[in-house]
Amino acid sequence: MRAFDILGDPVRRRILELLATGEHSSGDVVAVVQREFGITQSAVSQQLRILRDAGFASVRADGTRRIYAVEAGRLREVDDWLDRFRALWLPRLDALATEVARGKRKRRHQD
Amino acid sequence: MRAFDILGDPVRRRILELLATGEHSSGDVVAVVQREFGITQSAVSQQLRILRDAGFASVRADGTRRIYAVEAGRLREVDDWLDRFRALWLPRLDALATEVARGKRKRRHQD
DNA sequence: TACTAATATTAGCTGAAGGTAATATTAATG
DNA sequence: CATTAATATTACCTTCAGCTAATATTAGTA
Repeated sequence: MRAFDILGDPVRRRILELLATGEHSSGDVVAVVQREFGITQSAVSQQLRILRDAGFASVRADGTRRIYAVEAGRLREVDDWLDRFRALWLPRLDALATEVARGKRKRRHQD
Repeated sequence: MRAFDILGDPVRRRILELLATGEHSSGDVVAVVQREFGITQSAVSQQLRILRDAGFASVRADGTRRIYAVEAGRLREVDDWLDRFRALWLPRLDALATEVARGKRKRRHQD
């Protein structure tokens, strides 16, 4: 669950929240984060890189712009990790029902 | 989502995984974590305190022992935060269906 | 009541995460 | 092709989270 190491930073989480609403250019992300956290373009760019390297985001070039999008994989890891706790607030649902309900395809350990 | 700040540490995550399987004494937790991470009793005790203070765990005394249990609330926050991404891997489920399926009672912002 | 067992707390140290400032890179544009 | 716009990278600095070592606390026990 290295995924949580990445999510343990408010700037990175905010970036992901933003990307959850759709693709955004680096500039867009910088603008929002800069307004809310008051950090430099450099710092935001570094966080974007971390998200890329960790597989939480992907980039595509559009001229001189970089368009970022969120990637599902690592976030599903987090979702899966939570499974072990869900019995705490879904006590009546059995495991299979929960999986079906959540539309989860049965995945092997780390796919 | 301060919850993620707490989860952004492997020792704390491991402790929660352990507590997910049921109550454990401080000593039990120390034994496991010590074996796996090679840190001192002091360090583990400090992490247990952080989990307590943050509302991820609760304690009850049993003689000289402290029995820890996981608390659902903060973990649900994480689960809720993930909602915005679930469309990425559950594209066909509409919002209501997802909620019903996951058995989630409609909660107000931060209850 | 002295001793031990279980756990928590405190003080101090250290590495690494995340920041800034400056600079490099790359593509569009006149 | 020189310039500008958008973004990334690098080097360096600083803060603080998490560690250890030592000690305090509290309950059971001989």
